[in-house]
Order: sequence, then C-alpha cells, then structure tokens
Amino acid sequence: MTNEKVSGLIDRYMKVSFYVNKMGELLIKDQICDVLTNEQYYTLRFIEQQRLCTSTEISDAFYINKSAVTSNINRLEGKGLIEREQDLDDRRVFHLKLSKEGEGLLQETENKIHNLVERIMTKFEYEEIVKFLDTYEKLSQIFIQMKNGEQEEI
Amino acid sequence: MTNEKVSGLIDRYMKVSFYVNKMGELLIKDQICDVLTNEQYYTLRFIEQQRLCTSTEISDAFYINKSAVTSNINRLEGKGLIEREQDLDDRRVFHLKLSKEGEGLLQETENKIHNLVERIMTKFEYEEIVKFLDTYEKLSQIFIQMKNGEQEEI
DNA sequence: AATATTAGTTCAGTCATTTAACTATATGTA
DNA sequence: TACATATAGTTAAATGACTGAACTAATATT
Repeated sequence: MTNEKVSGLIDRYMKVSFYVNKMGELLIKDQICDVLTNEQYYTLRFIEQQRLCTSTEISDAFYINKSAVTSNINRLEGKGLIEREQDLDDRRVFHLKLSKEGEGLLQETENKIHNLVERIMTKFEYEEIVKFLDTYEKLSQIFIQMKNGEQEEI
Repeated sequence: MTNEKVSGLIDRYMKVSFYVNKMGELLIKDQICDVLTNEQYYTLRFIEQQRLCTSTEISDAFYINKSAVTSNINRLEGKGLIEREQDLDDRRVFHLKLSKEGEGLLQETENKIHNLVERIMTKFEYEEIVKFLDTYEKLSQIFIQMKNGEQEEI
C-alpha cells in the first residue's frame, strides 16, 4: 500500500473514531440522569454484570490503577449507589454490589440506552452490523495483542 | 429484532468499543513522547491541519468549552509548542500555530503513529478496512444527526 | 451613540487519573 | 512457628481535562 493511501486511511479512521466516541459519549450522557457520569455508569454496569466484584477486578478490566478505583467507588458509595462488603474468609477483600437505589438507577439507565441503541440499529441491516462488529472485534484483538507484545518486550 | 438480540449486540458493541478505545489510546500513548498527552497530540494535529486556527475552531471541532481550550493551549504554549498571534483586522482573534519545536515534535510523532497503524493494517485486507470505515462513517453520521436532532428539540 | 454579539480569559469546582508510600491481611518457606 | 513476601485496598499529592459563570475587550447592529 502506498504511503498516501495509508495516511488517508489513518486520517479517515482517526476522524471517524473521534466523532463516534465523542458523539457516543454525548448521547449516553443525555440518557443518563445527572447524578451519574458516563464513567460511573460503566462502573455500575460492570459491578452488576459480575456476580461478586472487587476493586482489583475493576482495576484489571478498566486498565486503571487500584487507587483510581478506590476514588471512583468512593464517589459511588458517597451517592449511596453501591455498598462494600468485607469478605469473611479473606478480610483484605471487599465485595462490591449495587444498593437498591443503585440497581434501580442502573435499570432505568439501561432501558434508556437500550432504546437509544435500538433507534440507531434500525438504520442498518442486521448483516451490516454483524460484519462491522466482526471487524471491530478483530481490531480489538489485534490491539490487545500488540499491547501485550509491547509489555513483553520491556 | 428481538430484545435479546438487541441486548446482545449492545453488549458486544460496548465491550469492543471500550477495548478498542482504551487500547488505541494506550498504543498512541506509547508512541508519543512523554512531554505530550494524547489530547495534546490531537490538538497539535488539528492546529497543523487548519491553515489558520483559532480557539473557537478548536472548541467547535472538539465539542469542548472555550475555557477548556484556553487552558489546553496555555499548557501547549507553556511547553513552547505553539504560538498565539493576534489578528490585525479583528483584534479579538488569536491565530494559533505550531512553533518550530512543535512542528518537529508533531512530525516525529506522526511518523511513529503512521508506522504503528501500518503494522496494524497488514493484518487486514484492504477491502475489509474500507468496508469497515464505510459503516463506521455511516455510524458517525447517524450519531451526529441524532445529537443535532436532540439539540433542536430543546 | 447605545446595545448586542463575539473571541477569548479567569476563576472555582469536579472528575478521573497517576505514582509512591502506606496498612492490614494472607501465603510461603526455612 | 516465625520471618519474608505477596496481595487487597487506601491515602495523599499532583496533573490534566473539563464545566459554568462572570468577566474584558473588540466588533457589529440598530
């Protein structure tokens, strides 16, 4: 592939991924209630999806330091959306779970997001979505491999 | 489409877009020199691509407040990477341009990113990349329309 | 000339993050 | 068993990126 061709694709990709991310974040922000930031919504979502969730799991999944997790979950706990529960067998460990209010808020938010995405999906053929996701997932795998590869070089 | 089918696609999309963004940012971070953050790199890139760039243009393009632009460009100016030049006809306006060092640093960074992306692209057929970008751009257009549509409702 | 608009800045506050140092607990080994 | 090491999580200080409101200075409008 010529250099110009590559540069062109890079420009296209960077521009489009910027807009998709930015607009995606803005659209999500419009759906979620003012007490949550997008990050906080993702965190609630993750905690709910795990059966028993710990800070370390969030740290690993989100690729952020454990100290960042502490401050994030402090904010959520401060709002009464999650609860810490000390593990009885290993007292270093705290299990995180949504409070009643947290569950209610998450469910409400999930419904709104679901509606939003459904509206978006009607604009595409099912086949096109699946093809797109296939390539997107392949890209994701390559990114992860490259990142791990780099790590090993060090 | 059934509800479960939609939910499945949402989960797939959210998971994959999270990883692609996160890993993409980390890979870029590894390429750029320590004096720049990713945001700062994007800003330099944008200023370079415009012929004459103003704070307002950055604010519009990046969908951030002008006060955010001021502090961002203050940081870049503080590092000697960009310069402000007052417009002689309209003295409210300041044109932004890269300094010599800024240009050098950007060029160096662009080369590294170019190499990185080229390595990634070899893993795909050209056709697959183009198809992917087509759908991605379509998605981007839809997001922008929805966002604008919302704005008009208010 | 008076009023409104525009470009950009300042300030106070918030969120998300990093790094380094720390506490408390658990595990492994000699 | 006791000492060393590893692990889970917290604290504290710092930075970057952002918002919103109030502001200055310059330009446009009426």
